[in-house]
Amino acid sequence: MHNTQLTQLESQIPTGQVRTRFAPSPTGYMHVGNLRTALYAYLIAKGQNGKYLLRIEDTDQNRQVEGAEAAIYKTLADCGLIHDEGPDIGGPVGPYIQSQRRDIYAGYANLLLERGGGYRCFCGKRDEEESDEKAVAKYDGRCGRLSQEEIQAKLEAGEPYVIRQRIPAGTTSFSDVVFGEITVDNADLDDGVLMKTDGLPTYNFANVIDDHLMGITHVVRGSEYLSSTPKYNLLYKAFGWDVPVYVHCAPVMRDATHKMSKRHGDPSYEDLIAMGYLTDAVLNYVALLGWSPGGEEEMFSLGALTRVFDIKGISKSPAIFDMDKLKHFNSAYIRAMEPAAFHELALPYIRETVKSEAYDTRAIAEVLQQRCETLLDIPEKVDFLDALPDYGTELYVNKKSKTDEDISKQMLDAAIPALEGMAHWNREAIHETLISLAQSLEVKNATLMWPVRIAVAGKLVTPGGAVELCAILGRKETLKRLRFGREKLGA
RNA sequence: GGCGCGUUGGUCAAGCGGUUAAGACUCCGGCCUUUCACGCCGGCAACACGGGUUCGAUUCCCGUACGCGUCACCA
Repeated sequence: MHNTQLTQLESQIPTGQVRTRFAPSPTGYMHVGNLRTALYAYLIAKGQNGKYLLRIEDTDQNRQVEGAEAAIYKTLADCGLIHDEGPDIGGPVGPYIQSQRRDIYAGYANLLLERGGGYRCFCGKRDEEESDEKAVAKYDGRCGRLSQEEIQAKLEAGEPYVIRQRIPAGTTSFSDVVFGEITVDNADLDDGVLMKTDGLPTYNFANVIDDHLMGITHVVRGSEYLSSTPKYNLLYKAFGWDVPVYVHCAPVMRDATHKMSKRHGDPSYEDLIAMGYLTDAVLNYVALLGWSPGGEEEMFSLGALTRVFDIKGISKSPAIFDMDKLKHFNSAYIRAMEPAAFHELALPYIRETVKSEAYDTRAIAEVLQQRCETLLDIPEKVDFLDALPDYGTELYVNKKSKTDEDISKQMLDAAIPALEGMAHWNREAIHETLISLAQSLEVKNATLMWPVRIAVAGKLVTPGGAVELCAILGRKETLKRLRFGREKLGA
């Protein structure tokens, strides 16, 4: 690409709006830290009516992972982090896949060479100097001192080369909105490779070119890029471009010393969904990992986040992912759902253990909604519906309800005929029947309810109380179980 | 090892020179109650360490420790 074409590209850069990007490389699936980076980028743009774009960074031909790109699209779409421009939908500054931008990078690499910001290096790939540990030697920059004649000779001899960045003397400062002012001595910077022998750029070059050409105003990325940011600034300077606002984010950790990683078995977004977590809950929790809204409210939908998100609230220090807190959000989100929506969501899980068609799954979902932390809690909670568990009579003994086996026997003796005589079998009627029965027997409600609940469920902990369970089970099954319990307790 | 960055209860976190150092999760009590859960009330628990600066430091500066990142033709 010639310089005139380059200026043509630059004339197309959108201005006057906030533009952010999420730029994953398709080397795996979305882990939580990635998701958070995408979220923040999205929020920064959307909070100011800006554009949020997706760019695929696939300049490393050797690390492509099958299906990774699809997983990225799916996760982002599920989360509602809809991009305004990207590989799939195009946009004014495409292509949005780096491997399709070869010519652009090559053009700028030549321009950089002309401007002296880079040089050809013929040294060949540096060996992994296995100096066991520490003390890694910087590239000594020898090719940067080659004469014009020497370069010409090597070129004519067809020697392969890469293009390295020429680091000038002095110091470089930059400002990051979360980390503040950072200044480094250029002597500590390496003449890094910008263009590889395969003709593709490294991240170090591509991100600068693309962020500029795509009009990115806020660069949101992980803090691992903090130490190479001075090099990017030098590149912007060499081209005479304005630097974007930097938003470096500290990592999401699995514990104090390790980042969340697939290798350690930490859950990805998809894993969390498979574990019965809700997208909204995950998003809400992830937003709060490393960012604080300032106030005391912490339940935020994506829309609410868009309104309240403020870069100033982003934390400098790493945050440890806490499954307990996620659970807290998840159960809160489950409880806040519309009953019909929860029913739809819960149905497949209910069906894992409840095969019988006899029960009203809406009624089951209704009692479950108030007491599950994740969707995976469901099957176990309703396992007693299809078949009464084999339980022992010791379950009838409960101090607080003032029940023992004898009393339970009396209670069931009284409850069976009372329930038998009911005209309409529904929750309200059952409730009324049992409450008034307890009154006439002059016992506290719990004394009657406990044995009934144990008899119909055969387990200590149940979703819903005696009344709800009887209503769900239906008259016939309820009475059958009650009589069975009565027999179990002896004559 | 050089350079950079970080460090408030077990976890997330507010704080931005003077506070009884918020709040949430977890945990522990209690209340409510038809089990559990929800809800409500209460409790345990923190400024890494050492020097400065200052009338006064969690807040500012320096150092130490610990941790993380980076020093790839990976991103």
